[in-house]
Amino acid sequence: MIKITFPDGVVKEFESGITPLQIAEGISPQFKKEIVTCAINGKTTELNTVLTEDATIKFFKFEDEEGKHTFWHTSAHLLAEALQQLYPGIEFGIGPAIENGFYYDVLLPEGQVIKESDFDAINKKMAELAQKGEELCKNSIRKSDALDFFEKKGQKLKLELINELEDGTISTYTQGDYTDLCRGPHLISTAPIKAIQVTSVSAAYWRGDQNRESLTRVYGISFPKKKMLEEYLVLLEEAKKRDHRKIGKELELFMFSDRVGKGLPIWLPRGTALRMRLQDFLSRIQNHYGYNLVITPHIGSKQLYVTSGHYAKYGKDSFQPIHTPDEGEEYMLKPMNCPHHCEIFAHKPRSYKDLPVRIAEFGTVYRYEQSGELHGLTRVRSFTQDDAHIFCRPDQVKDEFLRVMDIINIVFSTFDFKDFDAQISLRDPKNKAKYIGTDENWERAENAIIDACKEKGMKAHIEYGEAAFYGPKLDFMVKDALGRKWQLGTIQVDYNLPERFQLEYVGDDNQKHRPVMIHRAPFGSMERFVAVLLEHTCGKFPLWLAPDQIAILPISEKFLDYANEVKQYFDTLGIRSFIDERSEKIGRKIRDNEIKHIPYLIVVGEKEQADKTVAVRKQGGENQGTMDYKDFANKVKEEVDRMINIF
RNA sequence: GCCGAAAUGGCUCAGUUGGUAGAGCAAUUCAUUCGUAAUGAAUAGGUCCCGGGUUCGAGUCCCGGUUUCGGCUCCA
Repeated sequence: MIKITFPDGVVKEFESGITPLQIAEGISPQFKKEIVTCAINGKTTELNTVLTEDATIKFFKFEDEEGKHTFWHTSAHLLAEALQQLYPGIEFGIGPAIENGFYYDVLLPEGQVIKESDFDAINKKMAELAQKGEELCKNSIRKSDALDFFEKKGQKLKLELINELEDGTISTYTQGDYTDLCRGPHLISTAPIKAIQVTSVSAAYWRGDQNRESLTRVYGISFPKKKMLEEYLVLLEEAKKRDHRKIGKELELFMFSDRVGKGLPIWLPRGTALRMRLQDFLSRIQNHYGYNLVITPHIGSKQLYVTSGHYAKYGKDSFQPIHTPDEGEEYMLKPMNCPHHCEIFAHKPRSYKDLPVRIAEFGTVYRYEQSGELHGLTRVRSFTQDDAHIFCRPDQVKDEFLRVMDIINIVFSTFDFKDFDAQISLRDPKNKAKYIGTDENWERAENAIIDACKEKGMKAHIEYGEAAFYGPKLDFMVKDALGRKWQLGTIQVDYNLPERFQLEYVGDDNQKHRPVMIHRAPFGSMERFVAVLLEHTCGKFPLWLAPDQIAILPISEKFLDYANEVKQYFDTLGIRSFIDERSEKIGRKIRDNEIKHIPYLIVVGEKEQADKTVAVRKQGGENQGTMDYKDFANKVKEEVDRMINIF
């Protein structure tokens, strides 16, 4: 007999040799149906694992993270099995579960491609195989046998993977006539996969390396119930409605023009108003925190970027230098503001008493992004950073860093970005040549960030190799409507640029010292921030931010004068309102797309004119009743001021 | 840059095997004195992304390019 401990602490005895599936069956047949995988002693494994010793057990349903992962991983094998039958000679790379579904990277036989029009055939084959309910059999094999087996199968990519594995840790899973190198865990059969389909196909480099084979990545999703697949597809459709590109078009916030050039956003009047309001908001905070605004040119001498090291690092992959007609001068479109700000610091002697010097700029920069990278407002070739550089003494670094974190905190909580991910981006320890600066400087900078996060109780995960080439970063990632992560806020500690620019201040010892530089941008860029904000709010802005705060709808032209009287009062208070000129027209109902994004609608008619009131309706349709228009205006003003005057 | 897909009035889209370009919404005009996403009628609006080719004839078929979309790679 063995003792099995359940998650609630209950211990039960079973015959040695029992499987988790049998244990589940004992709990209830329904439960047995719902579970997809389990963890024995904290390690996820198959439901048919034979238990011969005391252990703890935990079951997972599809709804659990572990359950989904296993379910989708097995689905990837099912996809591979289908592809193997449909495309003889196909080679397999890797096929993992991902956040939503799974994919398999494959190398198709020469001359073959998978197109969207082929999806149906693949879906059919997968459904057919799933219906058979083939069992997945695990085999632990020796490395030499594994090499032999996949060699015979002509799976060169798998051989490469096996060669990197240690003998004794290698296992394969087989269902039907498909065998895959895999660590598992898996479902014990493909039967629970009731709904499965290919969602998209793309190119992917083998092992993520641009210089290696280009594979075909086939994405798919699967569920234990057909209805769940339908619901998932509906959810995707819903998410598309929140796409910032769609909302931006509807609200006329920004546009792109092929003639102006790809990736070059053009801000329309309403979008500009929104952006200026955001800048104003941040400027207020920055003013409070002791920043000074500056403006620097959009181009800079090539020499500037040679000095900063940016030229050596990115020169070839930038917009190329601009040449003057006569003197042979070379200028570059500015890809970042830091070098300009370094020059501002350097333009006069600085005393330790002057520090920290905080230089801020809403600086527009131009970066050559690969054409396939461009994406709405989130990835563009010209964008405006809410940039600032803090030059401080080494003993001030931590404090300054914490103050920047405070600003980012204020920004994120103001816009209700709760679901963000803090990422500490450090050097790739294996490839130090990619970065400038001494080991000592890097270590100091990296420790400063890690310490600051600890102090703030900020839960951050560390990514190696994601640092900027001049220093480590703390990045704040926020998801868009489709769950794609975008970096917004960023803080970077930099000991290197001050050295390259020979920046100095005079210390209390009357000696020259090198300042430390902190780069930071709470929004990241105005473009990306607006994009993410649009997707989070669905374009329904908070009152203080809304491009138009109130729409005034006279029920007929007789009440136009009264509407104007009301609007004038709003104007004197600085409330952004407009009279919908169409509503005055007989029979015209308010149905414009733009109306739905306005926080307040007010209707004026005979009764209202007589009483000097307005009928108020809030965004979303909630009626607020009728009230004196001056009272209403003052209430709105109060609400807006409360927000704006935090600083 | 790589793989796949798409491009048709201001917007959202239809357009069957190649045979004179359509709808709804928006716009303009007229009528309707009306209460919060849809009054009625009429009018105007298109180089079917661009350039070649096949054809008696191309929105539709072929070739090249541009832009956009989904991913990959990249992201100072």
